[in-house]
Amino acid sequence: MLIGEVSAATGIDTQTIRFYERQGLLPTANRAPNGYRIYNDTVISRLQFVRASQSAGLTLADITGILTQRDSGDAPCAHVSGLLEEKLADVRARQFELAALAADLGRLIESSHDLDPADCSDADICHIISAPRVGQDEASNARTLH
Amino acid sequence: MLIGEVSAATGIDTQTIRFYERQGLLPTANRAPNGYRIYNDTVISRLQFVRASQSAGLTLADITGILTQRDSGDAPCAHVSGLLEEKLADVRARQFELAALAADLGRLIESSHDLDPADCSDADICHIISAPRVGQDEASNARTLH
DNA sequence: CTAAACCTTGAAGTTGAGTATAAGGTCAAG
DNA sequence: CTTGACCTTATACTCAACTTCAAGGTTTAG
Repeated sequence: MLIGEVSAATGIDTQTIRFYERQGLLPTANRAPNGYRIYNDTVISRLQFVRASQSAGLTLADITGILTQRDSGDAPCAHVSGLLEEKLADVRARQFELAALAADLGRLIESSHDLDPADCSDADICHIISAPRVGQDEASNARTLH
Repeated sequence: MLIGEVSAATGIDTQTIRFYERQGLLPTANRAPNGYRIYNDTVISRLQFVRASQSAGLTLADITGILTQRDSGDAPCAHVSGLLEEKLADVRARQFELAALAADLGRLIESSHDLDPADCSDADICHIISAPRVGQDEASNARTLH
């Protein structure tokens, strides 16, 4: 199988497949006499594993770790469980942050309905954002939108 | 005021303040005869506005837009309201994605309790992630953790 | 005189996961 | 013999918001 066929079979761009090889997610490919990469179909399931792992929130570095362990003969199950628990904790933390941000935005938007643009002074730039608000929580810095 | 004092007053690194100037978030600073940047205290509230806007999820590009409008004499209120509505929509979309990801991770973790590492074959790399699961939703690709 | 604590500039590096560009070799069809 | 679809490599670029590095000038204290 040539790289284009692997690409067609997986939906992953040829450039990306070469990139994964450079990153160590795929073993160094065998070559035909003309220099073309030659694959057997184990590469398909490996690439599908990469995509499945990504959709579970794992990074390529995480996935490299799993694959390396598997390639060395170990079952990576315990390692994977740990990673998934970590990711779930990350997701929950991010959900918490986003909930707070959504609440902030909601308050800001609501206050914008009550404020008159004519009252917006030059010094505070925009009174929707910079007008002093009561009960503003200090932790709201450090929150960003991703 | 020198740049270090502005930094101390706002908690924003001097390098970052120079970076903001290059990005157009701060006007070109006046200079002392020795070349040092000299600030008056309007820069403090401007930097605080930047931080407040960031904590509302606005990007530096968004903030540059607001500041430019304000500097040209317009009240940016209508523009800001629009931005905040957009950001809230982004946050809600992200919350939705994260909820789906959290559910996926929960299912994966639960299945990992039921699976035996001894049953994990070489071919599927890790049966927690790659074992065929019923009712897997197609949209779960395209989700990433941020 | 020297050391420290400031300040200056420009350029490059960081992170993650690719994507794009350039310049070229290979192969089958017509 | 040429066109087009493949394949190869290396290098650079993308996004955002900084951070780090290198190499130097200025000021103040001892």
